[in-house]
Amino acid sequence: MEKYRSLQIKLTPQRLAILNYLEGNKCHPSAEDIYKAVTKHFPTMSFATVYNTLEALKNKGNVQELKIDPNKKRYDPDISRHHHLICIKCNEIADIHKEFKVELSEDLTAGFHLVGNAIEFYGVCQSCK
Amino acid sequence: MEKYRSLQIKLTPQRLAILNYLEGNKCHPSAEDIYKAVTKHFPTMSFATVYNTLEALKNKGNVQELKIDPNKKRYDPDISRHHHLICIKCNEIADIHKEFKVELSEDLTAGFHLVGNAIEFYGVCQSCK
DNA sequence: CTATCTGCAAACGTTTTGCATCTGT
DNA sequence: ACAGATGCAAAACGTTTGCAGATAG
Repeated sequence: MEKYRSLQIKLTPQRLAILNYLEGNKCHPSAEDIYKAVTKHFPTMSFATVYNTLEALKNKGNVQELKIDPNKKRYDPDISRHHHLICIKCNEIADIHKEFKVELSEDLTAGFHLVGNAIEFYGVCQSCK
Repeated sequence: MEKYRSLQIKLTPQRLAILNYLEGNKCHPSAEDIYKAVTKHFPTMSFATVYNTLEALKNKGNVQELKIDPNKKRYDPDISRHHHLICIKCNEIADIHKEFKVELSEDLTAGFHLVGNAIEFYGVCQSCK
């Protein structure tokens, strides 16, 4: 409770349950994963609340929305800089905590103002091979 | 016509129209973009055919499905190795034809069998700044 | 007290599917 | 001839929205 004060969002019991589920979570859960997990201990939870909370956390920079799963958005509570490795069969996602030099010279940016980058590695996970 | 023989898929007029639209296309169109463009000259085109054709081309390795647009799948007929730069405001996509060294040591792959990687650069495009 | 959140259900946009008919090879 | 494609409409899926009632601060 105390530790979430800095988020400056209303801390409802539903939100605390979601925050609790996300804390230290390395599974890159989808909205449904979160919904299912939190519903167990909080039967009245609705999808609207899950998405609403994720939106608030995104805006506060506390959760990152991943676009690497073709079927649904996935969410990552680890906001430290890192990359991802995704299984091309089951879409399991693993973290890659390593820094790479991937700089673009001015002439390659097509007039864009660059703000960041992300590297996705593709592979077949242990249980899919 | 001749040049598509090697695809070894049935070349219907609808498919030729789609192939024609995709040829050399640098816009990374969505299924709807393709549908709209091809419908102009081919009024009976259906979405099922667009998706069916894209699926066939994907399987033949002739088109790449991009997952970088959060709202919809985008398709890239350029199958040469390259990366992408995406506008965080309007989702416009530009190609980055440059090679980067992004190798992973065995101990970072979490047991995955690596098969590839892709780098996404984020920025604000010229018309959005 | 009141700005904001919740929960429900309905709406939305994209993609997939079932199926009867048609067509490229 | 026939495997496989088309076109339509309906369904499926993840996500968003509207709104009445509830609640954190």
